Amino acid sequence: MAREEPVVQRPREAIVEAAIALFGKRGFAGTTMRDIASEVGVLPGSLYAHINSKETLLDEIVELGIESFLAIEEAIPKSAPVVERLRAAIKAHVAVAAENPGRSLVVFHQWRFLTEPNLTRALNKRRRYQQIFVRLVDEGIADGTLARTLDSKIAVFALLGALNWVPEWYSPAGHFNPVEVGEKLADILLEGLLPPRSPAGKR
Amino acid sequence: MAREEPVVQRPREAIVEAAIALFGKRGFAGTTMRDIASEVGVLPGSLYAHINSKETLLDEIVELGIESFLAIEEAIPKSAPVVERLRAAIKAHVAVAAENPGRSLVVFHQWRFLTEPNLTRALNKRRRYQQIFVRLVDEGIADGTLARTLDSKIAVFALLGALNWVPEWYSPAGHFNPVEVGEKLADILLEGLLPPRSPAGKR
DNA sequence: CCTACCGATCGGTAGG
DNA sequence: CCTACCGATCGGTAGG
Repeated sequence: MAREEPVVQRPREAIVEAAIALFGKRGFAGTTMRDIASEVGVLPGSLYAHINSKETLLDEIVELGIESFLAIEEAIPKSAPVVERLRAAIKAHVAVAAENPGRSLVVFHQWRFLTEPNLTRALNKRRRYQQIFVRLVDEGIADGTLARTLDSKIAVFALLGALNWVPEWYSPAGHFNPVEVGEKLADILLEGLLPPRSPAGKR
Repeated sequence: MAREEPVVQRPREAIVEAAIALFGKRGFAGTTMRDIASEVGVLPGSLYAHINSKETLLDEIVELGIESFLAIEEAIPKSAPVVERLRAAIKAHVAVAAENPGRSLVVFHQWRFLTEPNLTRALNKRRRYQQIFVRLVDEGIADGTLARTLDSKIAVFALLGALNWVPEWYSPAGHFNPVEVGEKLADILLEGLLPPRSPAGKR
């Protein structure tokens, strides 16, 4: 009985959600605290009862956002073949990106507006994330389950480029759900656009 | 004798070059006219002797930038097989993106800050550009030279994602020149990361 | 969470 | 291209 009615959203969450959407659409520098306030439905000064500054708001979004991508490691089966692990990583990445396209756009592009020491911290997490894919590709090249002719850096850039583009076009209202998109992207990246070259091979 | 000494750069060009670099690095909203002026070495008000407004500056950069991508059509051999045309398109795109990474970043991300009617005009050109790739992929699926199982929209998004990511990482000081990067990306996108599956096939 | 406000900075201009 | 400036808007704060 002492419990309150459950509110739809706590004010701080509403601010963060509005900031994610606006930073994603208009960028950090293109969004004003007044934009955020009017989206939330309060006056600009009132925001500062819940947050410290515009940049700490960005930092929180970017940092937690990258961490939600780093969490894909848990979706990678530990002792499966490289190709299977890579496929799982791609699908998990697409799931995160498609589940929250706005936040992903902020993670991929707005980190530039962080200042030190937040910038370095974010860049380090970003590097750790890339390393997940670099290690997988290197391992696959070494054991022959990926093409020997690959340059692993360029391969990872191609891979992450295709994956990081997802929030620019994915719509939950579209033909495919995130799982289907992940599978199709994994197929394209692993097998390429060309048809199967194996003689009468099943696929 | 009436000819002037050739100046290093005409003032308007210097302004546009500075704007490209700054819009690319810090975004349109994150760049001030004062930033551009100090990069060029004049006082802020002096810029307006050469340009009309911040937005017309952006519009010129975006519009001419997209047109330099549309010009890749001339690099596509008219009656070659689809796969060969697609490979030529990829290589030409990478050449444009790597030759001018700053401008490409503006083209890919800063068009959002255009207002009407510039925005619609830019979006139309962008759509025309995507259509080049959509038509190639559709044709390849239809004639069986690309995988029958492809969804052409997702395939093009994957393709353009990998290509549009190039200006984020390409450095002229790196291991590869633009031509090599184009070839490697074309290989990865067409043939995938997996090794060739044809039995003892030459490659 | 609002009222009322601050100093700094913004894009842009008039006149030379 | 500079001097000198404008009104608007910015992120943020004091005090309630």
